[in-house]
Amino acid sequence: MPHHYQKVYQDLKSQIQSGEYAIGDYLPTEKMLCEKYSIARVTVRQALNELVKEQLVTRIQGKGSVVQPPRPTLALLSIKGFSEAVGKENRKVTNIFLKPPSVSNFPKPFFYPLTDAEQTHSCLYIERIRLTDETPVMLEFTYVPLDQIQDFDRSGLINNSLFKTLEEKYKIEIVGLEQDLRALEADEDTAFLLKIKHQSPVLHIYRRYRTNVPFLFIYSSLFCATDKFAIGSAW
Amino acid sequence: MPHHYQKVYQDLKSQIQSGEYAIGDYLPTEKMLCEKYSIARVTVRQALNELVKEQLVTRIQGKGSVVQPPRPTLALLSIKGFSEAVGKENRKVTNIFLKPPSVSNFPKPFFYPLTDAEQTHSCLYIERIRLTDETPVMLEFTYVPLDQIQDFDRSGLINNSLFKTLEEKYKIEIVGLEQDLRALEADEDTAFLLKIKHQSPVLHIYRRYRTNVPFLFIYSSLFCATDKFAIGSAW
DNA sequence: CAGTGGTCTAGACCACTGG
DNA sequence: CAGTGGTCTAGACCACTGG
Repeated sequence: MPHHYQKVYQDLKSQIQSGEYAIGDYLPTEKMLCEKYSIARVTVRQALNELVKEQLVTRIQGKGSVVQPPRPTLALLSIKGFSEAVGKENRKVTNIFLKPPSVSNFPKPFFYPLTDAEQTHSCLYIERIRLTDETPVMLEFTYVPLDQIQDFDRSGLINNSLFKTLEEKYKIEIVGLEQDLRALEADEDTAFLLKIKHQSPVLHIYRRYRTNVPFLFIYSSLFCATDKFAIGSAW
Repeated sequence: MPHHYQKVYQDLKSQIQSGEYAIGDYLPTEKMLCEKYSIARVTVRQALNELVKEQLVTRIQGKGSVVQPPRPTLALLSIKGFSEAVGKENRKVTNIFLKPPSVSNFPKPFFYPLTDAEQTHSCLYIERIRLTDETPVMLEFTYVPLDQIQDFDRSGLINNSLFKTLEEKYKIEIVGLEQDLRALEADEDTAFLLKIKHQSPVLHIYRRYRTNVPFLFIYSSLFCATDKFAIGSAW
């Protein structure tokens, strides 16, 4: 913890998360924090602004810094039983790869417009089924452009998670998402893999994830059986 | 423009947006900006940090401040023709109210768990159809709890937009979203209103919007005909 | 009115990047 | 090495909230 503002930030954050300051409570004033830590006010403000950025705290001029109710963690895809609706835990999900991740070119035409760099380089292609309680709920086709990622190690995904692998090995994080949604009748292959009736409704999603690397996007096409579970997303 | 940092922020922002500084360009150094505006470095940094917060700029220690590629504007619901995929303009949408907005109680059971305050107070209820090019694409049922909103003026929504009305009249802004998605077969009423075949697939979405007011949520239930258009969302 | 956070000054030392 | 942004000090005046 090399910096003063980080110390103040961490202290306040853990006090909030432990409930020492409850939702709606006022944090100590800037002046009190200056005195407690023997630091300048600018430094205290730097710590408080971090908390504001994380939406843990709102500052009100003339009054003080108020602890905010927690915002839901970012969930891009969660699987919920109908009775759970929201707020409850999501279901555990198992992944089955239909075939090992492979390196190929982007198919043409592709469902999102691609940059020249993406088109002329290869991509990592992943086909998998996600199951919950042994019920298949999602068929997922994912494309990771390799023009900006050197030496992608196909040998394994950490925890079977592409996003965790990208984060830990390459420091690539998801920072945003565009998606296009529609309801379709399941074709024969999809119905077979998802173990639902031919022509029953399936949720289809095209996704383009933005990352912290400029111009690096990750693309997915998803087919979801929503007869037993709903698909959740949040930000 | 009362504050120095706002002046610097606005100047840089418009220079970026006009293309004076292109993506990947370096902005003037903090020192240069201090001299140009005759202000302290802390003030220049405040301006630059605003740009970082908006993801227009990334700062690199030892190098400078780099202009970032624009991120897509937040779109909670957009309607896209299939050929457009993404990146193109969204379709113009018309609203038709099935009946005038009314004040009532929340139905029981409700599709999200409600707080006591919400349950014991009334809510504004809105039923509308959204059309694009005279084709109905979405049936929307929206519930706005009134326990924290005083004197809601039912007389009219600004531009027919609930969100714009909340923002301009009550300074309530949407800051987040949870949603649950599924594909269903259209029942008779829904099929009739959306002008689609009975039992054809429809996209159904439950939504809970978070606002900048703690514990004030806005709820929607949406039925979307996705045979001609896809439903987009982004953050 | 006293107390709060918001803006600002004019410096300082440091860590990092590139030549 | 000179130049960059990151952290920090010890003040100042201001706008806003509530009693």
